[in-house]
Amino acid sequence: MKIAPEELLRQHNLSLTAVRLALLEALHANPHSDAARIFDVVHNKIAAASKQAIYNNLNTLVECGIVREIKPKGQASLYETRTGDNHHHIVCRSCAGVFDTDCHDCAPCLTPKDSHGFVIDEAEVIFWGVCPSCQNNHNSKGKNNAEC
Amino acid sequence: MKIAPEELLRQHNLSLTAVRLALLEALHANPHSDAARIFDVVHNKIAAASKQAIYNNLNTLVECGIVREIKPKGQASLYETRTGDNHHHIVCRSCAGVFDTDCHDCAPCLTPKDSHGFVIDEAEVIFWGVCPSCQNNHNSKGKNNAEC
DNA sequence: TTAAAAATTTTGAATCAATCAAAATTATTT
DNA sequence: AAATAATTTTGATTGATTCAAAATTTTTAA
Repeated sequence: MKIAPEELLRQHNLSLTAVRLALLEALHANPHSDAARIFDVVHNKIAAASKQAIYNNLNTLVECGIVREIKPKGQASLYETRTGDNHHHIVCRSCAGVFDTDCHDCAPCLTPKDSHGFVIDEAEVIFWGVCPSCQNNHNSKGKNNAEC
Repeated sequence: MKIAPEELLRQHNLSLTAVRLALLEALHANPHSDAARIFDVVHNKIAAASKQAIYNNLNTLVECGIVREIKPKGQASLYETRTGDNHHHIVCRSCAGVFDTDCHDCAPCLTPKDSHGFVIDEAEVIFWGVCPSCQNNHNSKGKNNAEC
């Protein structure tokens, strides 16, 4: 987020409310958080803050493009303030940790083999794998292969 | 799905139950369905079928790799029987329709700019855009730009 | 500066998607 | 055919999210 949150909100004709500003600050400090985590952080700062306001604001801010939503399998929706650069994500299959990785190109950075007549505007990429921490845990504890 | 469902289940040491077979058939006929839709189709065939069994089976079949789960934003989890070929998806921002598109390569077909020490095994790609139907609807009804 | 209007928050309820767990039933193995 | 294991059914519950009315806050206009 390169400009002040207040200015960003003004540019989108959104009121500068305490909850909204606290949410943006919380999300800037804790990227890839879900609504419950954001609520916890905001609630520590504003005791009267409600979960409903968090959901309302997340929906509004995503709609405006101020906040980005991602939805990895196995997790609730996650949010981040890093927007506009078409970056991608890496998610650990073991600990569910989420990390950013820059994109090579502008959106859409890829084209489908068959676009089915779609006008494509974005290629959302999630890389799945195992993070260094979980690789170390896995090796030191021996393999726990799920039989299937 | 190139081999018979019965054989596939046997290969994975799974019982051949009526609900399970009906689910696979329903999903083969209706790819990219959510659990509710799958339940509707199965329920038409087996009146006593329960939603719990649908969820249990989906979880089991996804874990075995017989069924694939995708989770586009704004929708519940969707499922499909087309597995093992690392294909990608195109989702319409307007009608939420989901379509397959072949992958250029084997998994992982892409590499992140910075892998953060991860061992990457898959690049999940969702192309977002507007489908031909919704493009036509949009144009004939005039633009409804959301101010934001 | 004050009042009005609009936006947002709070509050409590509800819905949706999915899970939990015990009992019953079905499929497989012996 | 009986025993065992897997699965389904049933009803309850949880987590994630939405709904809606009333209250409060922010912005705008006078």
